[in-house]
Amino acid sequence: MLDIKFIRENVDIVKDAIKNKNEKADLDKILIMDKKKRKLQFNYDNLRAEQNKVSKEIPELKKAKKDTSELISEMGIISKNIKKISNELSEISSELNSELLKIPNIPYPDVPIGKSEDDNKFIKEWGEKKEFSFKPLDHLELNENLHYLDFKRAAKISGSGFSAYVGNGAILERALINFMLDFHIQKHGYKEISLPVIVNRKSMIGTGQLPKLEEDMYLVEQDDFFLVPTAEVSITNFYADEILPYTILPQKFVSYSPCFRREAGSYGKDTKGLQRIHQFNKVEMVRFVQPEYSYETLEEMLMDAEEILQALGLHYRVLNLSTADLSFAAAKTYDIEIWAPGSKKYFEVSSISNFESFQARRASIRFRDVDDKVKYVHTLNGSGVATPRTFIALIENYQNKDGSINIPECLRSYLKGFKEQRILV
RNA sequence: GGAGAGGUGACCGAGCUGGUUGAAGGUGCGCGCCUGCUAAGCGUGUGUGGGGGUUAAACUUCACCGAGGGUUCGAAUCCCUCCCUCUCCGCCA
Repeated sequence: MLDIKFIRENVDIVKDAIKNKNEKADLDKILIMDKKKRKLQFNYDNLRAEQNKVSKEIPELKKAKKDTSELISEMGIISKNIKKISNELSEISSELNSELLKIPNIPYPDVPIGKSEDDNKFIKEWGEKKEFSFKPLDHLELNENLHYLDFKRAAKISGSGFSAYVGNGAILERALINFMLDFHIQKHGYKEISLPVIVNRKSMIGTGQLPKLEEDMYLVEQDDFFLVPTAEVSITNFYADEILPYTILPQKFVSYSPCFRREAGSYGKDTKGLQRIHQFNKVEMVRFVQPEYSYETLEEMLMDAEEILQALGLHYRVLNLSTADLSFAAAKTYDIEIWAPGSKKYFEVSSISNFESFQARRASIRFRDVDDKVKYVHTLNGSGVATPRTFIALIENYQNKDGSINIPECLRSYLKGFKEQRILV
């Protein structure tokens, strides 16, 4: 959510943001409603002031044994008037509020303006595409030998777009999760946290998934609960409606959680195997920082995620998302894509974003600064990283001609129950 | 699912026979003083959000005692609905 004052004073900037992000918010309507609301507020305040004043006089007059019946009946009229205006006011307030929730965050100045994902800007890469002396297989072909995954039976249990990790596949995935968690905790100083993955509507609005993306979320209708599409929702709302002392900032949390996405409208697009599934596991980093540090924090978090991939020895590239790809709530986002030689393409495994005060405003996460002023924190989050596509790249990059795979050094200590495959030194 | 208790400021906690209570008292925190360290003591200050106003302040006004309605000239205080927390019982991992 943007500050209404900011919107009033920067109409063009907000309009550009709406246009460049392809949103539909009606800014002119909002400005009219805002004006109307303030006018009502003014009338309401004045009437209330009158009412408060007289209400204080009445007991004194009564004490002095004076007749108040006429005054009281006069106030009855004012009271009715106040009620009427108050109703109008709350109606327009909630209307205005729900419109404000549809205004996206403003892109940061160095975010490229674009029309499609092709306009994302290449920032850097690490490593290089691995060369093979044989034709590398993709993860599904490899799976015919490895039997790490079982999509048929997953579909039997739940439907299409669900996965099952079996035996060593399950062990390998768990190793990835544990490795990433420990890495962030020990090397980067994150605090681990484990939160509900079923959340209320308020939380989903707080981080900006709602109202825009309701169709993409799993809803538990009976209780109006949602399954989180990312741990970001739970972690960011951890501090909702609080005023934090500045001394506890910055806060760095890391959490592993399943993520649930309906992926409505994306059927048939990049859905092969583990590429796009309705439920997957992810290690997520979230930070709460003072505003002046949020952009250096973004760079730090990018490094945090990069180091995971470096440790895994996976070639990747980093993109600065253009306005076309930038999410509703983000001001700036880096995507990290890793190379999968069998599939012959890059897979997005991490999005690292600065939301500035956008989420903080929605979820009301504030802090008392050194100067004693109450301010909104800046929130950031990034995958560190998602497991399915990392799993794809891992087995495709480390495959041998005989269909077996090697295991990178950093995962070895996590693979005690893992037999039969070769270990890479 | 059944029974009960409760939700007040950064925190604890009064008020809840309706009207100087935006809210006592305490803790914490800020500032000043005092005490040669540590600790203690004394004084003083310390809510959030909106509107009006100002170059900015000052100033002024309204709202907010879980949320939303209602009663009333007037509600933290009375009534209704909902949400949440805690305790006990039941059920179950």
